[in-house]
Amino acid sequence: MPKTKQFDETEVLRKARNVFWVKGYNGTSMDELVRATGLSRSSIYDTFGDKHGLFVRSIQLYGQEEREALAKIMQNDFSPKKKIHLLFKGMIGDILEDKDNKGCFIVNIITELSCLDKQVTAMASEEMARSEEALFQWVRQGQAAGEINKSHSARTLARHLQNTIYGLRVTGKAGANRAILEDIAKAALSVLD
Amino acid sequence: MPKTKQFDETEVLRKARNVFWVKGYNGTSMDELVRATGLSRSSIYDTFGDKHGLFVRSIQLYGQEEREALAKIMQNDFSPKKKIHLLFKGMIGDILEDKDNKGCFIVNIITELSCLDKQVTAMASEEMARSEEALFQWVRQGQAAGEINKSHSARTLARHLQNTIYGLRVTGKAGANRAILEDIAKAALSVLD
DNA sequence: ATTTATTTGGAACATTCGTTCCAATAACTT
DNA sequence: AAGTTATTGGAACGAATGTTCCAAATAAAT
Repeated sequence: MPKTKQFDETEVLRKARNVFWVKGYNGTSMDELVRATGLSRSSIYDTFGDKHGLFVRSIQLYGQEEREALAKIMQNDFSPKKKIHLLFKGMIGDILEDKDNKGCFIVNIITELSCLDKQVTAMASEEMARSEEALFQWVRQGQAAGEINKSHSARTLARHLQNTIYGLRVTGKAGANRAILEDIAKAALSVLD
Repeated sequence: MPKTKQFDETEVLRKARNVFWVKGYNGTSMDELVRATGLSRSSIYDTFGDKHGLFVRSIQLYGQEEREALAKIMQNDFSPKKKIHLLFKGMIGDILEDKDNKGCFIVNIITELSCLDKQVTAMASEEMARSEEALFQWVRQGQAAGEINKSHSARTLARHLQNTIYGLRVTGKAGANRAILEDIAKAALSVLD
């Protein structure tokens, strides 16, 4: 009987998330979100509650898509070490391709809101833990296969790699070029050899 | 003849900067700045122009104090490599001590505003370049003295160290404890051996 | 085609935002 | 001590903020 929703919720979330990603939470106004999503205020409020609710859903979408992307990399046939190298190469490519220089959504959230919004911070931290876990698994497998150095524990190396990724995200957002980013990755990854 | 300023400009800037540091630029209102600095709106506007001007001056103060702190470390008698280790140890201490979990002012600025404010981004980038230069000098000296590995260039290692510091700042702001931060530093610094 | 339930657009809301203004204040000079 | 001048506090401003509301529109079911 009722009129059905005229928009794809995921598509709207993707558009909203991109605005948040570029401008941050506090830097984004509802006016911009209305313009970016193409739907009206009432539809947004009816569907997502309020600005904060829309932000939370944006993060959830990001997490979901991130998990799917990771799963795709997981199931290729390269060795663990090669996977790590490909992850870094791909990330550097993403950083340089992104004309908006958005950086990492999670890093942006942590630096903007970790003092101000516990709920959102918890969501971001969970995402960080998840990706560290993937790195940890690869390092462990790589060490078992003998292609990754064992002078540091798998946990230590995973933390180091994760930390390097956050650094690259910041360095990249600060305007570093390909040569610099690859230089950093080279040095950081040499710990695995 | 005139009435003189009743406040210490540097002291006011320090208070304002701390608010910006905790809440970000867009997350900070003039009301909060009035409350935090203890002086009135007119005094702020008369002295610093507007909110953005106050922010710019806050960054300049940060840069100045950072430079002084760096100079102090520079002139101790430890070896270059030891200086680097001390820098990391000190930074981890700072991160854990800071009950506000402010993170790094420069990193916060880059992640919040690199898409939105070119002037501020340029100032932050300059600060980043300056600290990379200090690291570069230490690495070069350490390599010359034979205490730092030469399999990577001094520039590469400096970039890697700088990148690790940014990472630590983010990881720390995400709530990591001492064990994790020291683990990361240990792995990252092992590239120097 | 009519009914029904929900979405939708846009006007309107109170609040907060950054900023301006002015009268009152107070310090330095003579 | 008196005059001069910049500082100061607080009221006031328009614009922008996040949010609410309601009449009109619309798609599904009868």
